[in-house]
Amino acid sequence: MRRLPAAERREQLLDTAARLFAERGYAGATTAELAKAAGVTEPIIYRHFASKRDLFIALIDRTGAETIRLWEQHIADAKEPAERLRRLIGVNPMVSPKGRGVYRIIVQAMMEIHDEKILAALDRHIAALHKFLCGEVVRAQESGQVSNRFSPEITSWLLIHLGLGYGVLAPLGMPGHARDTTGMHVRDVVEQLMLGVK
Amino acid sequence: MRRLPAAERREQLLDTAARLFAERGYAGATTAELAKAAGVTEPIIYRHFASKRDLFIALIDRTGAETIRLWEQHIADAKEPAERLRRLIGVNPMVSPKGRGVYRIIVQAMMEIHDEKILAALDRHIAALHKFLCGEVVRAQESGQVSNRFSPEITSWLLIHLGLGYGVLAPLGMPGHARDTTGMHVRDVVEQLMLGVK
DNA sequence: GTTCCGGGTAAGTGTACACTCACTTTCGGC
DNA sequence: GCCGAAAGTGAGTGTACACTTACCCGGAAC
Repeated sequence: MRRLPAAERREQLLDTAARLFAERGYAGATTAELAKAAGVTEPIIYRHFASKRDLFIALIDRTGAETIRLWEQHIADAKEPAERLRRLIGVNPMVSPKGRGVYRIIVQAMMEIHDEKILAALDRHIAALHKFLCGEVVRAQESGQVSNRFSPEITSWLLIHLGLGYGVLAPLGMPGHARDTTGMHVRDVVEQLMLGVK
Repeated sequence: MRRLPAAERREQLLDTAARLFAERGYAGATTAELAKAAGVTEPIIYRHFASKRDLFIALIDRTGAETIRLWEQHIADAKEPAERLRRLIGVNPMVSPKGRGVYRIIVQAMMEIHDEKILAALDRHIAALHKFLCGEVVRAQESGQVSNRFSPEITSWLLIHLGLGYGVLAPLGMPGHARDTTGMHVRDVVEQLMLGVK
């Protein structure tokens, strides 16, 4: 077996666990499967994490932080506030093909909130996400380029609901999901509503 | 033990299972707990359902149908199309305090889509829900009383995403969720957007 | 080459789970 | 009251699961 230094192995365990937890959820992904996916045996998981639950919570924290980081990265070099907001909506990692596979861990975790530590981890993430989005909406509204019809807070809740709702439904793979017969996508609608008439 | 006729017992099993599955999810609610909640022992579950999975799927079907029926009921006697749409948004059983506790079964089921029968049941529900909402949006738009800026299909997807997103997040119980400091609620925003300027 | 630290495995453990089976009890019809 | 059908129980089963333990081994430093 190819050995890895502890930090590398821990990261690899998180990476492989991310995929399995996203697809199967917390209970559905067994420690045997998690170990196999990482190419190790089960005791190695416990070398790095006190329990399966701790691994899951570490992943919630990591995924939450990574989602916001990705989002910030995608909008970083937009010149105009309106463009920046357009990108905020258009490349949302909660729902983008690239990001939502991993973000589903957060969605799966939403089903485990009877566990107080998981609930706490989710609270942290949603609070950080709401704060981030608020900051962006404030910025855009203050520039005068986009509608300030609704407050940044309420707008951010809307964006979060839309992101979560889309993320819940997209994996069903329903034909025509989130589109209409003209090819318009909900993203376009959200963009128009957010950038709306002042 | 007080005996119930088969049809009554089946209904009672579905009722009690609804609460447990909504709270704990499919894997989290054990057959022992389901039986206890119904005041019977485990073999009785198997008298009425071939498996735990079949019970769960029966609940998805029932919950989906009931949600739409409740929705229809709430809007049935609205006089004006605009009022009807306002009610459609305002008393959405996906998110209302009364309905969302049970609707969480649908949300929980969204996490079990690796099971093809559960996936199929969800497909049926979402397709029916989308169809129902489209019908209502068409009706409202044709009356000329509400905006037809966006198609009924795309509008319905938006409403579904918002409902699911809210339903996922509400059980976290975060202070200030879905509101802003003025007390405005996302429901008000959705209403204004849907009834928007023509 | 040797030693030692830390990464890794094979085998196992006790408990929980979905489900079954043999038997009991209830209740309505006669 | 008796009988039979159907509803119900107690005890159990085999398997899966999260986690542990004793031991092994790779690789870097000397």
